[in-house]
Amino acid sequence: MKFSDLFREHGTVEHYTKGQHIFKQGDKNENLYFIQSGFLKAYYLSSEGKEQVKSFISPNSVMASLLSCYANGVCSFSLASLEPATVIKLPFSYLLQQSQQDLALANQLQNLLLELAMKKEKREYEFLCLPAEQRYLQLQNDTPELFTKATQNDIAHYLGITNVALSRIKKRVNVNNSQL
Amino acid sequence: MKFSDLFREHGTVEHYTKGQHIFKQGDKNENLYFIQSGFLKAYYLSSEGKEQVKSFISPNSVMASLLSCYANGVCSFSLASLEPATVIKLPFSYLLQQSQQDLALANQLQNLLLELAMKKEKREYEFLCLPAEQRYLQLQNDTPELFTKATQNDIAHYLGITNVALSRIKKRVNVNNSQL
DNA sequence: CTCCATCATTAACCTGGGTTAACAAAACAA
DNA sequence: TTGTTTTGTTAACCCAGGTTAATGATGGAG
Repeated sequence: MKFSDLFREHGTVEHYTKGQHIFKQGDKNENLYFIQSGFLKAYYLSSEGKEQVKSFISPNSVMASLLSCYANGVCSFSLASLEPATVIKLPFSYLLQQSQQDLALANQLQNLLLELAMKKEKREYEFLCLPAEQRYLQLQNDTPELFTKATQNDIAHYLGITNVALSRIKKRVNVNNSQL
Repeated sequence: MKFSDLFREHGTVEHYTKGQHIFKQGDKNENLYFIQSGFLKAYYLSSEGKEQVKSFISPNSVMASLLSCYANGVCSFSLASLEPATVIKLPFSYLLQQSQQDLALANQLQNLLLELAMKKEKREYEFLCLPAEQRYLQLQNDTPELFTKATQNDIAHYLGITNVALSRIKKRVNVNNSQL
């Protein structure tokens, strides 16, 4: 059994409009989502109403709240659509249950988790070791297409700064570049 | 087959003295380490010689460089012993290979990776959403024993700040507490 | 085209944390 | 005990980024 088969045979297709939520912080949502098309934003909302962006999600990747799926908690973040999106929903427990009987599936899930862990380690490294300006440059380098899809406000909050600070950084960077 | 059996039957026991390195940034090291006793520090070293602490590792947990083990790269951080330590070393490839034939083992590895992913997500959240002072308070709350084992310098660099800043935070926190 | 909303830029002011350096306090070895 | 090294505190100064708010720019909706 393959991952994609599982989604095809046991998943539910869902459509979301721009701005619509797939789940919200505090919800119980135990599904894994495969993104077929669209562009999503996962974000935290503080009690003072400030938003910080956990990640952007592109087509052909999967997304879920591990806390809700696996650790018996509620979603610690919200997942919203930034453009019309089509996703396939699959109960995480069903995947886990199948992977306990299917070696190929278990190994595929393993790979997915290893990739996830490495991605998160990279982000940890960037927050720990790089100043905001370098995080910005690295993001430009790694995912330039992001800058055409997300607003500067969302990108700033992904970098852990405000839109005002990002505007300043862009200015600094441009001045330096034109001075070369 | 269980995880612990694999380490017992196919692992190599190693002893490290205080200050000794298990591997260094830039090394190729494709092993998974199970910590039996001791206390380790994983850290990044910048080109200017500044250190940032990725994590502290306690007994009964496992540690590895995923980049080196799984992504065919070199270690992006160093792993050193903060006190005399005993670890069991196991080639990661051997674990992967075994897990491709052993469903129970694959599922155990899955759980380990899910726990890791959640831990990293928590740290991502803290860097993204909490100021240094709150990260400090949360750390005190989550792992108070850390403050008896690690120096303030290492703790500061784990929090992403300098020892000077941590000293100031401690002072602020104490003043506020005694004012209650 | 005009109105309104969203998004980006800029300025003024403030604050937390970095840097450097001096000093104090432990920890340890000789 | 005494000298040496490591660790923690404090002060002075600087700067990146936060906050607030005003101003521009862009972009549908009607």
